[in-house]
Amino acid sequence: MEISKTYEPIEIEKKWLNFWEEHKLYHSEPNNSKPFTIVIPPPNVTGSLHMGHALNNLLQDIIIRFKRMNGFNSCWVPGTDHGGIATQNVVERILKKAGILRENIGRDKFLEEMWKWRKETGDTILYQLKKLGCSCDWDKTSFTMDDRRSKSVNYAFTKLYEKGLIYRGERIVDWCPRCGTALNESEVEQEDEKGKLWYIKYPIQNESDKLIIVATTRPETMLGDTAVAVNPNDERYKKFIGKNAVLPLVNRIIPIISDEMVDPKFGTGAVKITPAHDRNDAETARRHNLVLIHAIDKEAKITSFIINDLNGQPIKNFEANELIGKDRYEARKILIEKLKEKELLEKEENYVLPITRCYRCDTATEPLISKQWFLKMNGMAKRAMESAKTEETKFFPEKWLKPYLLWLENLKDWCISRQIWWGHQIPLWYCMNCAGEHILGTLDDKAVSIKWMLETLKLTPQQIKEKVKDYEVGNINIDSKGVFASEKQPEKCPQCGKSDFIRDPDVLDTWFSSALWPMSVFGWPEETKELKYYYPTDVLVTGHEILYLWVARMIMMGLEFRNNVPYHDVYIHGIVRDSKGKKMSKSLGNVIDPLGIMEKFGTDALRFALAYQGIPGRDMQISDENFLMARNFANKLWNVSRFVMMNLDQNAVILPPLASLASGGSSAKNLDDLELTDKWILSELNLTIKNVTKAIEDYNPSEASRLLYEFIWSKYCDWYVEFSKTRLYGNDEKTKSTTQKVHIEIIEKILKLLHPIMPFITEEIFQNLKKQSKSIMISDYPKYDESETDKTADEEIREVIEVITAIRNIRSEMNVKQSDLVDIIIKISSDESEKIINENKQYINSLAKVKEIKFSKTSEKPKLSASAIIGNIEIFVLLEGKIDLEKEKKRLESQIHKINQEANVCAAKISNKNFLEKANPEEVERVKQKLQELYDKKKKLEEIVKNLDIK
RNA sequence: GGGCGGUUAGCUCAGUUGGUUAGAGUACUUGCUCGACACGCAAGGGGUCACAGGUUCGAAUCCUGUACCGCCCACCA
Repeated sequence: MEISKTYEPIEIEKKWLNFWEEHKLYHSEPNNSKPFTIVIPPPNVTGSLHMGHALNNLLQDIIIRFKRMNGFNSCWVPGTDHGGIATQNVVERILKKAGILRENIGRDKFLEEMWKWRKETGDTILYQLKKLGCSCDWDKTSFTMDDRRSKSVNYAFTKLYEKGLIYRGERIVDWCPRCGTALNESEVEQEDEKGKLWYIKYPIQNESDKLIIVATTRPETMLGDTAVAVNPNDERYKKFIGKNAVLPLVNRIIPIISDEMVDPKFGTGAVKITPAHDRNDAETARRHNLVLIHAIDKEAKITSFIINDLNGQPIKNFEANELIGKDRYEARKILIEKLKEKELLEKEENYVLPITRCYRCDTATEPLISKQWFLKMNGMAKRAMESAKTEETKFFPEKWLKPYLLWLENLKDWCISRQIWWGHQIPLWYCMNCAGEHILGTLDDKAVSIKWMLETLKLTPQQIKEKVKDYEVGNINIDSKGVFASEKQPEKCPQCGKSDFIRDPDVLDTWFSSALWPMSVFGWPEETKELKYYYPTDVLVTGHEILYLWVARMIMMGLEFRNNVPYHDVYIHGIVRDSKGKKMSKSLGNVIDPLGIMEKFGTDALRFALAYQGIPGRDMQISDENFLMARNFANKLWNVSRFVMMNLDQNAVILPPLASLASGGSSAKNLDDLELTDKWILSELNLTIKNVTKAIEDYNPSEASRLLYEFIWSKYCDWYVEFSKTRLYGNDEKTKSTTQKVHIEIIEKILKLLHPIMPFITEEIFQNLKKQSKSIMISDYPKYDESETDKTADEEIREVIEVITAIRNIRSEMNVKQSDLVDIIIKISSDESEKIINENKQYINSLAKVKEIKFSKTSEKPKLSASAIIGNIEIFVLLEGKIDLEKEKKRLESQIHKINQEANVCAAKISNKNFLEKANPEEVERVKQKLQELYDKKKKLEEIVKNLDIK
């Protein structure tokens, strides 16, 4: 045999990757069999695959391969996601290093760069998925921004717009000053940080001796204050309600109002109200019809708007001039100094406050009022909740249902517009004629409209389009007049018939297209045959971090557009963490690169390690130890199959049994000369089939992996293979042939069971064994057969194994050389046991290095021997000249000690009246029997020890 | 502030409806190159199952509380 002693994965993986692809074994077409469909959570084209992706895709591949082998028309649709802000940031950063700024090259040029990037990284990611062994149908590869998917997006947007579900609103949004865009609540991260609470004195108008003190964590926002609020029941401040305060440094006159929202116990019980920069304050302002003043702009700098009073008129005694144009934090410092100078700062305290940061660039966000497009969520959320409650969608593990429902219940309208360039540009058009009067935004600090640009600036419609597109003109601020959604570039304005349009420059939230993904990959909204056949899909496999961002929205869109959920099962797995429990991230520098692992340990080892750690409902920590264990396991499998192949007579034995086994049915069980070890291992295999199948169906890859590891290593390799050697190396051709057949059956079924988890090594061994071109990938998964379970064999083999282990133990304890054979005498009180031991003598001889076994009926104890007791079997290992009697005595006494401890526990139970009365009878019987056994064993051991003393 | 999860051998983790002596890998000790495998074989040592109560004949497992760790959600300035 020229097969290497260790498994060398690299070449083998390459070979089968090509083979599978050449034969299009991944490909699926609608046909008459039952489909099983998974749509990939498309990885962002931000970079290369990380361990989280590896896990996510591995789990999908396990299911897909498993189902394929179980006769389903398995289809796994791959693809990538454009990734919105995340991807744009990456490219911006790279361009910046080359000295290129997005603003300078303009939208079109920048997008060209983006597409170049996406081509490269998209290809890399797909290549990496292939390397991982993912059996996706690559012919169906999609991208969220390709033509087909863009059509779906435009269609969906237009339909939702026409239904009146999309509206433009003015809301406080978290604005990232670095990325220059609004962020969704799910795109920000909150963290508690050490800060300060400043107590600032606001003088009361016309009562210069009186003050109202407010506490704030963000003093710079006071520049935009338009009120001070107190609780209506707060006795301290009742006298001030209705009066005015003078905003320090700005000298704006602002009203003192009362509102239930104010907590009298916090701070001073008086709150400054900054409606343009705080969610709460915006609400309060709405209730009290307060004016809002922008104090901070989109770059987080202090604006000039603060010079206006509540009526929009310039303030006369304005003292804060130098703050205008300063960064928010710098302004804060100056402000505090100035307040100190004027003795308007009462005090400052240390305080821990929540800071909201952009999840991509980590910049502290600025709450800003801005115009955004929103999708109404109320109705859609209700339907999604219904579908979850009626189990149209089931969550695995179930614990995710509750948070999911809770999230839907509190769902606010979805802000779907983003002020970036990379994404689906919103398919809304503004007629330059009809919408001409409306304010488009600001240009050089002036409010501008289309009409103004046409007439005053004398710009051409084309120039205006460019200015809007590149965001030279700020937020579009048009109301419904002259606005319409259209899937394609409109030809004529339905209102005036003219054909000069500006397209809304915003793009859609990246999750908008993701939400349509399970439908769009099959060509929706067209009723394609794929859509009819594969949709709804079967299961969505994803990490819990995007349960809300993505899963919930897909379900809502599915219900909205097709009246059904896009999948019936949602399988939520854990997040991969490093060995310290931290989430892997590039910035922390704790990422383990799956490609590196694949090279070092092999792809199958990576897969097995991840599957092994993939415990439902838990995040997982992963380290080199896991990969090492998996690599060793792969090697074990490799070698045991080498062993089997080395022991086959190539032409005589291998082909006939394999031909019959190929159908998937068992033939070994029908052989007429099966003996105990065969029956036992076949029964164990059968049980493993049952449990592994159940584990995979229950989305428990960890359980499946553990079961296979245990069976293959601890049962098959450690015991059956060793048992079988005496027969394979013997001269009896019949028994030899039987053993070979059993081995072939076991190994073939092991390979199939393991294939979904370890596709490469199993294919390699399978093909070596079979020498046929048919792939294991499309072979039949082993089926559990109840008739093959053999409990008797299991009990009987245990006796043999225990005897062997006991003798080995004695040999080891007594330092008997490996090469020395020993004689043993066995005393058995039961004929049945004697028969079993007698029939399996050869195994005891070979595995425990025994020269001769004698059976004895006398009560006499052989001198100079070490002993062990297994149930009703007494074993005496004859060790003349090798035994240390003192040591033997100690060994036996420590055994007696252990038995005593255990017996005490049992005896206590038996003497407990309550136990006898209340425990179930089977348990009582078990304990009684157990106690009897312990006493018997103890008695025998004590006798032996006594004999030792006599010597 | 609310919700969820975790705490089991030195380390990383399993442990199904409460019921054998709480398991595995790794690390450790000892002995093995004997015809699959030293990425191996054999034998061993190692745990008050975070803590405190409770339910029960019986608790790692169920309940309550506490501590620490982690995650998610929330408008307390």
